[in-house]
Amino acid sequence: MSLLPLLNSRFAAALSAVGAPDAQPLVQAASRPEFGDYQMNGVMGAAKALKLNPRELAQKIIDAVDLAGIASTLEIAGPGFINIKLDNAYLAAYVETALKDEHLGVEQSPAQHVMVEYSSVNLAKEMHVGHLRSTIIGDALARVQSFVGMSVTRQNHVGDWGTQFGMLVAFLIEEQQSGNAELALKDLEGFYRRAKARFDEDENFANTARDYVVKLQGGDAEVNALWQRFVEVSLSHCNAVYQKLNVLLDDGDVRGESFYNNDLPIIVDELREQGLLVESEGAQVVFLDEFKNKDGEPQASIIQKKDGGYLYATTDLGAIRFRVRELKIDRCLYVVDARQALHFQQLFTIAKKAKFAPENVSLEHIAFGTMMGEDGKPFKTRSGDVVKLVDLLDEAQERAFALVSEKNPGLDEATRREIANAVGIGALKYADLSKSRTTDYIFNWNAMLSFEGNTAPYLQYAYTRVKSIFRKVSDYDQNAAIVLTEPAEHALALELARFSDVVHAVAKDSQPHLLCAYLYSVATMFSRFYENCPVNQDGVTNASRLKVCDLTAKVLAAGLNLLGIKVLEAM
RNA sequence: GCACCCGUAGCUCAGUUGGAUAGAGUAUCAGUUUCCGAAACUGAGGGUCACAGGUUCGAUUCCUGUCGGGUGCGCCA
Repeated sequence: MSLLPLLNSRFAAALSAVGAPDAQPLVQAASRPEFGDYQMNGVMGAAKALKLNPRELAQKIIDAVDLAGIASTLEIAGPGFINIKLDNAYLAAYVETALKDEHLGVEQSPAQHVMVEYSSVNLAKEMHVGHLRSTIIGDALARVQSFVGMSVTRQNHVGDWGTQFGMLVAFLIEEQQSGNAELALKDLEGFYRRAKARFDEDENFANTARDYVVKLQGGDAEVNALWQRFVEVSLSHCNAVYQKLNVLLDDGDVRGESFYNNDLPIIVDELREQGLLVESEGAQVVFLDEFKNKDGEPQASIIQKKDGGYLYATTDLGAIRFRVRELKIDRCLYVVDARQALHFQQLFTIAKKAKFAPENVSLEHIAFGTMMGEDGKPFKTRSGDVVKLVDLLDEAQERAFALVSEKNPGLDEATRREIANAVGIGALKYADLSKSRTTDYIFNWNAMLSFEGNTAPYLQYAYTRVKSIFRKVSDYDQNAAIVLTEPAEHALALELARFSDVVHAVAKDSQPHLLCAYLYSVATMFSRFYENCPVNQDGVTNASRLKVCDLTAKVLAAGLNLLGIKVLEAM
């Protein structure tokens, strides 16, 4: 069992035994190392409820709690904290067990069907930096959910529908007629810009574009084929980015807005049948008392425009309905910019009221802040343009290549490229994932690639140091008992044993930065261990320590893999 | 106008359901290599947790107000 649930359950039993069955144990990792490994904070609250002296109650709990073989010391401190030091033999056994476990000790949850909606690009344009956070946060969360035993569906809810696609198809026809179509599609961004320019300046073209939207939605074969062609090209651009980013999304995860097109009239009907829909200023809307507009009146969510068209709220409702009824999801994580918070609050409220999703299905907006430039304003090029994502990734790899070449000029170029690609992308992703996602953060090339501090390169380096120990060892006794004696060994083993708790916290709260902080701590503990506890020296191998190293390498690799970051055998 | 997010060391950021003396990294300064990778490690200085009240054994955390920053609020997605 994971450490935290184990300690909490043992203390809960002890609290019951001393007459405080309703009190929470409130066990947490010790806030300071000198307090031990864990601390139990629940005594003060329980003592207050029972009108007892907290330190006396703490002593009773220590007498009652069954932590034989788990804790070596339990001490009362301050107003009534109980400080817990885990037994070295227990930690040694934990490491032993985790080493043999494919999940490295991470407890498996009862399988639920979890959907993670992320990336969700607009296929009309090329991916830009605005898509980075959703793509990498969502990917990490999907990996974490899988790792704790969930059945996971990744969903790339791409924008492949709406008025702009009529414009793009119309322009594609023009380009085909002049024989430039394939070439033009290679630069999707330019294609969009030129199509938009045509749309704005030429009334005839604009009318054609509008006409094509109608034909597209009406199922016209020729227009649909052109649309399909455009979507394929755009998705191939995305897939190239996903591969470079080491993100697991592929074509099988794509279910675009167009997929729900035929359901939209049904959504309107069902909302109307349930008495939720009202006509207002010609549009079909749902009024929600929970939300007020700027006049203090109930906020309207528009479901159908007065011209009969639908909006993205309608599509999102259709998606919820489909996911619940057809895909049987239990939980859906929407990894989307924080600026859409209100939209999701309204969406989820309507979905529950309309019974598109029952109460026990969890719909969660996993909001994130904006990536800022060093001036504290949204990240742009020097000239103020939006940065294409592929350009950002290329720059990360180029910068990493320059650094690797500086550090290791002796390596051949292909090797340096391979290292640089993993380091550059890893640094970029880690810099993002290691911040708490809800707030804006400032993007800084030097900080993320500095190879010092809480960065991906530091973690990747720590991994290569562990692996290099094994390269020095030809053979060792894999059945040797693990014996922990030094403080640095204890600290490292304790950190390794916390893996399960941390991964579960990330799965529950969708906060990848907790995993980053944890891995950084593992790497730090390993470095201290490495300085103080020789593993393989003067031809003598310490098999016990080597096994601790083995788990360290496995946890670092697994943890970084959950973040979508590659490890290297050498760098 | 209303709603949501935010304000913590020079800078970048943590701080888990309220817990002990508010922590990391970076930068600065000072150390460590006949020793498994120094892309490392050790140490030092650095704080009115925006401000003012309140709740309580205890508040960076919860509540109220003020100031400051960001975002959103009916026919785009």
